[in-house]
Amino acid sequence: MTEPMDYALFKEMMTISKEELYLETLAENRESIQIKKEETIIKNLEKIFKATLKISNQKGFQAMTMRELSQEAGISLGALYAYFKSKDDLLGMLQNQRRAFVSRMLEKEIEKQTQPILRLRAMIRTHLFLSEIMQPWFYFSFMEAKNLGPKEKKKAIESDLWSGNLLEKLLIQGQAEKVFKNRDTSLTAEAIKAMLQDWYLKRSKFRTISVDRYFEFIMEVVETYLGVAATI
Amino acid sequence: MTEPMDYALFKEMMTISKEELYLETLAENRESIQIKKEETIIKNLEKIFKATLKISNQKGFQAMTMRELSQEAGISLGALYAYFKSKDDLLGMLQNQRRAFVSRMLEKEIEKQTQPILRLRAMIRTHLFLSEIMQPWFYFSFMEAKNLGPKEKKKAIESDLWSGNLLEKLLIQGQAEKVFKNRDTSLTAEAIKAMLQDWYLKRSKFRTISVDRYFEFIMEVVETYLGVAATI
DNA sequence: GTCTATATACGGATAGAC
DNA sequence: GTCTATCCGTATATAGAC
Repeated sequence: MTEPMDYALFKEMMTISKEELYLETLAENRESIQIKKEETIIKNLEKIFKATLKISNQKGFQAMTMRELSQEAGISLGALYAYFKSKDDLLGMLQNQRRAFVSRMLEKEIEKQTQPILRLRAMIRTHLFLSEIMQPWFYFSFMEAKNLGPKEKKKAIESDLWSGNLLEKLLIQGQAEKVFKNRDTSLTAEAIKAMLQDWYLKRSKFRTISVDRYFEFIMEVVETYLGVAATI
Repeated sequence: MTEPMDYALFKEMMTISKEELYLETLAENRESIQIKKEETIIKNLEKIFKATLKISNQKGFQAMTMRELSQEAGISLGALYAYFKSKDDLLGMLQNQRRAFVSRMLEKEIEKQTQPILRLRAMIRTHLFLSEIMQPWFYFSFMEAKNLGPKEKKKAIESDLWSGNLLEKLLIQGQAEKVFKNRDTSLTAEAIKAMLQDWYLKRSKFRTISVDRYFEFIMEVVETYLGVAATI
């Protein structure tokens, strides 16, 4: 039983870890948040982040006004500023929270496997499933990458490079062990990332396809190209 | 000699058709442009469009101020408004011009071929080469799609659907003629578009790869997946 | 045809009442 | 802890001189 994991199972696993998300954000920004009661903070931060993603994904983060955000989140303009110092600060908090969560999950899931093909599958599957659960953020993150301040932009690029290199390392490892056919690893890794990206960038186009099905499709393309016999 | 076309040749072919671009835009917007001398209009529209793409691709169209644009284009703020009625109007002119050009080129190149595999190659190659020549606009168009007004947005979606359906039709045709292996045509078309998109969205990552090489890579992935022997 | 100066509006952020 | 009212900067767009 090497691969019992489907999306339903993965999702269940994640909902448990979801609570820690806001506790971590709270701890990191405790001094800049003017509210005392932690329960209130978590409840409202969640509303604020959700509203930010909703509006920004419709019209862009820059175009979103604080007045719109206050209305959508159901918190007055003045009260919003008790949770963050500035609009850019809000962006930073959101990005830090989600990025940390994603890379932690990727690392954890890959470490469970040792064989190249299984590690590759774990990486692709985890990325895809995470992007399904957190689709609005993945979309947002891609679209707003160039609008970030210098510090945030640097972190975003590093994080992207990290996962890109990891993918390529898995391909190189597989070739070294003669499991994968010799192909340009850099281009192959980029093609995989392109297909993963497509899932969250064009979510509405995939209405009739399940994530599990899309995962199998990516693996079919990749394994055919790498000359690997299907593993299931 | 079924396929002599490489990027250098394609580029040369395009520079000829480039002049008509601005003549067409001029004709369509003649009444809203307050300048008389046509030579001046074309020269300045080109400067304005170029500057718009440059700034917008760094920080987003919304975030670009008219003052920045005037400085980058070397035209004063007041003078800019002699060429268009509003910032949104400028966006509309730019989008109409480029979109019309792209779909015309795609259609023209595909019509030259009749065999499924050659039509597929023509479509992929033309799209890729166009996105190389007009990379700033392809990037801009993708990133700003959601910021367009309702009319512009509708046109953008239609144009995207059109090329997506065309690609799928080619795949279906190839399967019907038993040239391509049976695969999910909708997902396969989407994967091809994802790889094409990656080229212009992540242009800086492909510094060391030529367009011609990337074209061969895409075809290699696609032809392997569709079970077609390489044609060259 | 192009410039500078300005009218007008709107957005981010804060003050202070409740 | 949350609200309303407001300050202040900056953006689009225009008016009118050259």
